[in-house]
Amino acid sequence: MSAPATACCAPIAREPLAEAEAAELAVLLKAVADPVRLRLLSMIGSHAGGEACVCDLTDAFDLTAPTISHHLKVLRTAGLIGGERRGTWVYYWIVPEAVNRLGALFAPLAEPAPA
Amino acid sequence: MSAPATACCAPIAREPLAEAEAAELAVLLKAVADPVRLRLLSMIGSHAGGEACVCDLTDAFDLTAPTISHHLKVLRTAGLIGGERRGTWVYYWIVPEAVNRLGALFAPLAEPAPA
DNA sequence: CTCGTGTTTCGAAGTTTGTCTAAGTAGTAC
DNA sequence: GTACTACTTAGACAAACTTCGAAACACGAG
Repeated sequence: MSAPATACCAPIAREPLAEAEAAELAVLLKAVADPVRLRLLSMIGSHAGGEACVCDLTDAFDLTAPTISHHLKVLRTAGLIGGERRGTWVYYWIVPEAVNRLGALFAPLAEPAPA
Repeated sequence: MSAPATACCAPIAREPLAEAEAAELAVLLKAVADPVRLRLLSMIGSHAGGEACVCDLTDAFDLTAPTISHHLKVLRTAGLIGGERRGTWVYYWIVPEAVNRLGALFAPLAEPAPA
């Protein structure tokens, strides 16, 4: 296939990324570049009310609670999720700004003109 | 700000990711979760004609040629870029499909209604 | 206060990743 | 053919990451 000029849309493919910005984005990307964290993020975001209790998340994996806690900490440190203790349980929610920043990196600026 | 329901748009925050799909996406994400590879991808995509010679890329980093070659291989194995030898030089180009897939993961489905 | 449950922190394997040096392959020029 | 340039592969090593078990911390119930 030739398909020459479709790569011109995503911001990452429009101008070279500065070294500092690349390093900053890499931290964010590294946080989601893990199957467990990707699913955690997805489960938190899709949970009713936009919040999920750690107890719900732990049950969905074959991993120990400390491991889940570690992954949640990575996501929170990266700024992708926020968390708060409310009584007995700890609840986490997604930080839309951070997710949108990743989307803006790769998303085509113009939609591909659907039917 | 309370801003409760802004996280409902990105596909990743709409329904839980299946385990297999998460693993597949993690491979793609891990490929871009590195400052060097992020910049390589950006430099290739923004290069005139959509193609970049390895010689151009190598000069932009303080890394040895084998290291750059290694990163390019990771990107190509992940399907994010394609490459071809043409005479003396090797040229690389972006595979828009793969980049768009990442964008679709995080991008809000509806635009945030700008001013 | 003491107990039980939920969550995080600490310390320690085993594995993966990023980088290098050295050597190998592909092509041009003479 | 030989010499030179461009790029990749192979092997090795340090750093970082994932995971675990054990212990510590936080909170509500009795």
